[in-house]
Amino acid sequence: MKERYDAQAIEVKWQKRWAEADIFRVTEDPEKKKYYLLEMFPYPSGNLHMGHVRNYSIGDVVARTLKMQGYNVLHPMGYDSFGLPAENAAIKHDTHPAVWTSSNIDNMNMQLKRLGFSYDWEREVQTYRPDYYRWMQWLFIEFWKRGLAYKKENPVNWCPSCQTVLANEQVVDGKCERCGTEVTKKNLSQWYLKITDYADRLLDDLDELPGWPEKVKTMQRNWIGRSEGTEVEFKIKGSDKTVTVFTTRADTLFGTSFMVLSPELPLAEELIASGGFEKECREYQEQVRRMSDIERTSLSKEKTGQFTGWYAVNPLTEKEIPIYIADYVLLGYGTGAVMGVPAHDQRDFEFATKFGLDIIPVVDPGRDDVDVNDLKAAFEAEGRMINSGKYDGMENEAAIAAIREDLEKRGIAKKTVNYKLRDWLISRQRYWGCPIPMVYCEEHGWQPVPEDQLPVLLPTDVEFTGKGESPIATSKSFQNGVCPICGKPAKREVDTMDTFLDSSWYFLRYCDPKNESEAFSKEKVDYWMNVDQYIGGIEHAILHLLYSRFFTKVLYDMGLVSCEEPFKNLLTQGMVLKDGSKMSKSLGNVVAPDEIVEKYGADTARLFILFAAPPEKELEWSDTGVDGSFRFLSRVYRLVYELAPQVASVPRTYTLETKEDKQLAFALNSAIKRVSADVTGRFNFNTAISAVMELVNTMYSYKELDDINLGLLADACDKLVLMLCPFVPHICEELWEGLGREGFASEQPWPECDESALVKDMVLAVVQVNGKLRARIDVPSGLSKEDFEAYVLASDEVKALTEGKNVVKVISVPGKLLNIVIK
RNA sequence: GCCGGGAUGGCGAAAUUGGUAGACGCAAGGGACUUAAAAUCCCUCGAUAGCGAUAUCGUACCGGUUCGAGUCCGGUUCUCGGCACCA
Repeated sequence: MKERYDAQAIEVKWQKRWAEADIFRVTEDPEKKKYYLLEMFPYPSGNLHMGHVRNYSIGDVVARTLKMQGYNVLHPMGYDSFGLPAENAAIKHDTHPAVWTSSNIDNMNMQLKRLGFSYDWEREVQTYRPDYYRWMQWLFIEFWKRGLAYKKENPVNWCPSCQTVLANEQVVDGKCERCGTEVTKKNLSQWYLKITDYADRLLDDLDELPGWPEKVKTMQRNWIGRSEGTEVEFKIKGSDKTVTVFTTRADTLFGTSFMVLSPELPLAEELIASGGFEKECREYQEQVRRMSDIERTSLSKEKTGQFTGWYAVNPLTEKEIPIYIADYVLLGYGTGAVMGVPAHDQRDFEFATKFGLDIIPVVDPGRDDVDVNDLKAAFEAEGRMINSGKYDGMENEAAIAAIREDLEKRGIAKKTVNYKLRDWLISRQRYWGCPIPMVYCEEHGWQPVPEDQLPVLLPTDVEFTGKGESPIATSKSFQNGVCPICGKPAKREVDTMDTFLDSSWYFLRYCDPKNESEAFSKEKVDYWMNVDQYIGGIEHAILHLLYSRFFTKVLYDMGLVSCEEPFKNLLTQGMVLKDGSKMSKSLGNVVAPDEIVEKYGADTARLFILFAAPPEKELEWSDTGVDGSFRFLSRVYRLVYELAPQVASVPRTYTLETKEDKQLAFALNSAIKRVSADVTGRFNFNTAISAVMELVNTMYSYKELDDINLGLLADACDKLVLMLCPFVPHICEELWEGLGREGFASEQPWPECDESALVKDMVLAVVQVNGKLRARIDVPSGLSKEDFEAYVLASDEVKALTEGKNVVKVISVPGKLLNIVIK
């Protein structure tokens, strides 16, 4: 052991020894309790950033602690390595995406190893490798066989900058999630996965996830957007056609004074052509088409619309109501047609006000502050029915069912459920992704590539223009496929899959990463799944986490896995900030992990990041805070360095003699207790570390005493090192060796708390008068309530407080507190 | 607008079940050691008054429950995040 704490030398030394001894390798072991700890795998951008370091440091502490506690811990790492940046880099540097990706992975692997994370590297998964995407393609075909994958022409989100389509989830505020360019619409034939079939289960099973943050569950609920309502069929006057609307407020049917269709609705086309307002309607449609989604959905925009010339008939009142087209009705939701009830829907109110349509109140608020006959805005809350024939006087909520049932009897209504969730568009017009393993035969339509011909490899003879169609289309041979049914030439799909598919099942491949005959063995997956703890950024709250849940449910239905939910517990870590904002190149406030490792060592970087804030919160990077963490580690190093020669060969048996002995034993065991609870229970690493800091402070004072108990001190040193090992493993290995102990600290059993050392002879109790702190006195521990009160009240200090006063009441918590109520 | 978090010293934060508010650390100030500096060690560190023991106030704001509230309840303000013309 050197005198000075040389982090770099120590870290390189122990990383080498861990690798040589291969101590983080795991296999299925039915004898041991398993624990699957997963951190979100990174995109191989080339360099780790502090967010990664935080994510993986949190995971590593938990993984290492549980390993020491005897769990069989699966703690894997890999790379989500398909995606656009590789393709852009390929265009820019005139290289192949695989070359760029592979060298980035090499570099990041080095960085991860340099940080000392306890991964089983034998299980590394890289999604761009054929041995992975082969099974991605196999899974896609399984989805297709079950009718969960289909190709359809639709207006889709198109990013003009990335030159590809985007899933709804990838459009944020009308802009491309990746590059921020405003998204436009394009009519394209694309592949979809039928996630909407799983909407109910994805929603309902959120209740089975108590270990997920409420925030994430709420976001998913909102995204799925389930709403129950009624579909009602309206006759069109002078036509044999009908319009069906969707409403959650069937109770307001009597108040319907107009109807609105989405301008893109096919039925609207037919009506426009023969309604006598064709010119006006065409102009309006054109006006709407020119608007971007952002403009169109802006709430501040005044309502617009155009009368079609047709009238619908209200099935309850037989009243004729005008039919409009207006852009506030969306094509993709419900039936694309809405009944206008201005009195009880704000949007309809605005529309009716603009076009001078009737506002008929049908729900009476029963409140003085709302005059239903002179509404300033729609009244959307509950009340009693009025102006509604035989339903008058009913609670409006009861009227919803009553009206629906009556209309059902007439065969013109039914109960329905609508979702905001849309099917998942997975085609991407890009090269660097998993090829969609389908061929198109003129006679047999879309057919999957036979299983024995998988993987469909990415062609290498392509041009990266970054424009328009998938670069794969430039390959001379790729498109030449064969129909598996008739054997005639068939055209191969040139689009690739959204990379979110790759990451929707990687956690299953980790369980069996080298399997060449299946995507994963059920036996192995059943042993490890589900993931006991998943850790990653909140930015994946919807996309990745929803898709992975969907995949797991489909695989469950296929009988490939036994769990319906992939991630039992979820921890979403906060961002790493510098000077109050997210680290970014444009702001110039990036702190590179490499620099910190070089200057202070990996242990300091890990310690600081875990100590500075609880994991869910944002973490403000502080250079002086990093100094402080380094200082603490130096202090620990010095403590053990100084004590090692004295304690190395001392037996770890002792009895507690002096008051100081007891204090040290108390500090030691309470630290063990707190660290154990904070690390694997609450995930509050900051308080765990502060508990260890207190222990170190106590040990420093103790060692200066004249009369020290070497056995106790030796034991404290051992346990201090073991407790700290999951946080800062390198320095702890060095200290463990310095203390003359055998084996790796990382492989020792977790220290256990000796509860008897936590029992004190005397404890400090506080005395309050009318709730205000007045005195602190030492009392023997373990007194009964009566004895405690008697002891405290008999003390001189307390007597002085009550002297000449009228004591009304005494409340006590034995050993802790006594409150005297005085009048 | 709807939903979900937050608000505690100069700063990051503790307070786990309603029971000593500010643990632990950073910064700052003072001191020891040193020719000097670094490193290290010791002390002070919410506000006000006081030499001091101590007293009063203090967890965004107003009110309530309670012997006792940072914690529970009602209301308000500010703030962060998500969703949003979804009928």
